[in-house]
Amino acid sequence: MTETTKTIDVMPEAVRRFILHWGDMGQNWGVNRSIAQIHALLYISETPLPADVISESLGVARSNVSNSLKELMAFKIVRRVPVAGDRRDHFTAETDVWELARRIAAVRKAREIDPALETLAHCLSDAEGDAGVSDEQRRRLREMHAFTSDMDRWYSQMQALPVRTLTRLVRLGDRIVALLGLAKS
Amino acid sequence: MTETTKTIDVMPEAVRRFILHWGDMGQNWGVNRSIAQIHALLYISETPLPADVISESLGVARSNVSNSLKELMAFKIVRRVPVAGDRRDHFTAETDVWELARRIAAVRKAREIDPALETLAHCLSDAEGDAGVSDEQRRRLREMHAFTSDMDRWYSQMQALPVRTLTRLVRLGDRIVALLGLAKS
DNA sequence: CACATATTTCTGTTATGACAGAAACAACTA
DNA sequence: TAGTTGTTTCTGTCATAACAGAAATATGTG
Repeated sequence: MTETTKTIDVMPEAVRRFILHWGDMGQNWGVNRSIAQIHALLYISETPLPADVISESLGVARSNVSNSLKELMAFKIVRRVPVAGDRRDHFTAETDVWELARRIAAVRKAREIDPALETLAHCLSDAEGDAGVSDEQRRRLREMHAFTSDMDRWYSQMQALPVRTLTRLVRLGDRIVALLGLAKS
Repeated sequence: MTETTKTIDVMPEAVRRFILHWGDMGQNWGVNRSIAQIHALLYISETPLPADVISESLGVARSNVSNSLKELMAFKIVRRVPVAGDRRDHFTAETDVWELARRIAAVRKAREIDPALETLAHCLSDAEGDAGVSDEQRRRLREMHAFTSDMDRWYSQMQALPVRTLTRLVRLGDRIVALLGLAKS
C-alpha cells in the first residue's frame, strides 16, 4: 500500500465526527482517546479492518494501535477475524450495544467492585477482633461491606441474564416497583 | 495546636488500614488518593473534623484538603457542619451507604451518560441527512443512541426511588425475573 | 534457508494530573 | 484598625500515563 488511503477521509462527515467525539467521550469513561477512537472506527465500519489501516485512518502510531487492540480484546468488545486472501489480522467490534454494555460492565465490576469487596472483608475481620474499634465504627465497616457485597451479587446476576431480559428490565424502569407491589410497606 | 496530635496515629490499626486501603481503591474508581482517604477518614470518624485536623491526620497539605473537601461536597457525600465553641468549619460524611452510592451514581451519570447522549443525538441528526452514510451505519448510530437514552432514563428513575425501595430491588437480584414472569416469551 | 510481512516489545519524549508550599484573601475579635 | 485565625487560589515540582518511532520477534512464503 504505497499511497495512503486514509479510511477516515473517505468517510462521510457524520461518521468522522462520531469517531472523533467518541474519542473525546472516552476521557469521561476512563479510557484514552486512542482506544476510544479505534473502537468507534471498528463499531461504525461495516467490514473488519487490519491494524495498519486503522493506524493510517486515525493517524495514530502502529504500536499504539497494537496495544489498544489488545486492550479492546481484553474487554471482549473487539475480536480478531480472518479475512480470505489477506494474511493480516483483521479486527471487528461487537455491534450489539447491550452485549457491549454487558462486557464493559463485567470489566468494571472486576476492577471496581471485586477488589473493594476483598479489601473490606479484610478490614472487617481485623476490626472484629480489635477492642480499639468502637461499636459504631464496626457497624459502619460492616455496612460498607454488606453494601459492596450486595452490589457484587447484583452485578453478577444481571450479568448472567440474557440480553433480551436485561433490555426488558431496563425498559420497565420504575414501573417495576408498581408491578412488584414494592411501593408500600 | 503546637504538638501535632495525628488522629490517624491514635486510631486502631483496623481503622488506619481502612483509610489507607480506601485511598488506594480510589484509583480504581477514578478518584485520587487524597480525596478517597479524606472521605474514608470522615466516614469512619464518629465526630465531624476540621480541615487542619484532617491535614495533620493524613499528612496531606492543607490546600489539598481544602480542594478535596470542595470536590467531596460537590459529590454531596460530605457536608459542612458547625461545631459549638469552634470557629473552624467541621466536615462530616454521609454514613448511609445506599445514599452514598446514589449520590455517586448521580455524578457519574452526569459525567458519563448525559454528555454521551447529547453527542450521539448530534451525530445522529447529522447522519440522517447525509446520503454518504450507509443504512447499516445509520442503524448502528441509532442503536447506540437508543441504548444510551434507555440508560439515561433508567438511571434517572432509579435515582428517584427511595433508598428503601432501591435496596429491595437490588436484594431481589435475578429473582425479579421470575416474579415478573419475564423469563419466557 | 533467505526474505518478506505482520506484530509486539522496548525506549525516549511529551502532556497531564497530583500535590506541596506560598501567597492572597476573607472573616472575625480585641 | 491591627492582629489572629481560617480558607482559597496560585505557582512550581514531581510522578504517571499516553504516545511515537525504533528495535526485536514472530509467522509466514518462495
